Amino acid sequence: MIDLNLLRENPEAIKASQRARGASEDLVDQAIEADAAWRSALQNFETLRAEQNASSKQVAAAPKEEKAALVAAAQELAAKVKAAEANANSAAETRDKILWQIENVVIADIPSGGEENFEVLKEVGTKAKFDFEPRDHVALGELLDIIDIERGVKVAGSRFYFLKGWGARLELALMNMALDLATKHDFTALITPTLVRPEVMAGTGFLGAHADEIYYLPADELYLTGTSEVALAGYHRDEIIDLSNGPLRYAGWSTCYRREAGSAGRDTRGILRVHQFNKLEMFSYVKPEDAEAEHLKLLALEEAMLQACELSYRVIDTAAGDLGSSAARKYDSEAWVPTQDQYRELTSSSNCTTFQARRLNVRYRTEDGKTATAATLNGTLATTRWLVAILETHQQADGSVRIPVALRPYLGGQEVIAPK
RNA sequence: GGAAGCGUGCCGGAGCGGCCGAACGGAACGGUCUUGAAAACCGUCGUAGUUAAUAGCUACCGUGGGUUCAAAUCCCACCGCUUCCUCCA
Repeated sequence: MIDLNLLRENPEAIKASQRARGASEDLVDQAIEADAAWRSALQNFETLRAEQNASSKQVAAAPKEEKAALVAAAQELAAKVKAAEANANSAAETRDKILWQIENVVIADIPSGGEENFEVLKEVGTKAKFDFEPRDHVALGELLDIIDIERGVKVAGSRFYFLKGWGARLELALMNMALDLATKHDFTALITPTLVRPEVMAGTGFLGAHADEIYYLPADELYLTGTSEVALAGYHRDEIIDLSNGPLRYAGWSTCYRREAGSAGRDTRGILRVHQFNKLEMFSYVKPEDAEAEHLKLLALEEAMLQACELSYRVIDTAAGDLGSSAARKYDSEAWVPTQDQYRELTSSSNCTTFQARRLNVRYRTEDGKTATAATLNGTLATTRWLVAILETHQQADGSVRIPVALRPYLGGQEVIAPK
């Protein structure tokens, strides 16, 4: 949720952000109006309630013979209070409904425009070149007997797969390497629930326009999370956390579930876009003034992982129109996928400023003892999808795949995955 | 799944329908004392909304409803916890 004070004091800033996103500016005016209406309804109610409280005290103090008359008067007042309260409540509801639709205020210097208007911040490494016809990850997975898509589909439907043998181990190796890196940088490992309550899912901002991306279990009123970010954001919900010793950092491991509604026909081949995968996610709670620096820290760790996997990649600053509703800025890093002749997203790191924390009511204590809304950030350190880039980049003419040096310790020293 | 009990502030723990935002104890913080510390003593010590206001007012005692002029206190539902039984690893 956006900051109410900002709405009252500088609605133009919010409008400018909505404009950059290609979202509704009108919502901002509606919110201001609804806020004013709520405030006046609230004051009306509070005045009446104060009267009622006073008259109740009179009743209590009055001598017996006067009580009946006082109670009669109080009864009338009680009815008024009830109506005024209902009024104030519905005004608050109206206001909140509008407020929750307004997306996070973007950081001023990010590119505006849509998906294609990103800015490339850097390109790192050299794109893999082959003196043979490179196989795509599906072919490699089959040849090496490490990815079994056919049986995944048989068991669970399209966009499901089995990782087998070295494929399974490679994924675990990747997760473990990521976890080691994160742990070294002050992130606490956390294995998270993958089912969450509606309040948590809504609080993280995932139930907006893209709600149909999410699996929902109506019988239990639970959502399956598409990223451990959801559980990690909910972890400190309704808490006043201690940031006096620096940020709280978590490395969350979980399986992730995505319906991929609306992407029918896209990336249907292989394990690039699937309904279920594993991910190691960094998540930081920081003071708002530290958020941008933390964002760069997350990005640096992501790059360290990509480099450890010996991948060629670029980093982009996502345009406003392509940001999730909670993000004020998003850096993606995309690895070169040789057989697709393009970069594909491997990590995504968002600075959600105070937007998410305000919805989830996560605060911290400032130096002068007051409470303030924390800022939250998240970023990917490894996912199943990385296997695509790793396999394709490090393949050799005979179909074997060289394992990046940094990953070998996690695979018992194995250097190559070769066809049987 | 069945039965009973319980859910109060950072923690423990009181609380007759009005005098309770809440006794008391501990922790924490500030101070006095001390060379320093401990002890002792004094004081402060929930969150949020509204408001120009750290004035006032309002709300919050698991959550949501209800009864009442008035509810932490009564009623209902739900959620959670504990114990016992059952069940199952």
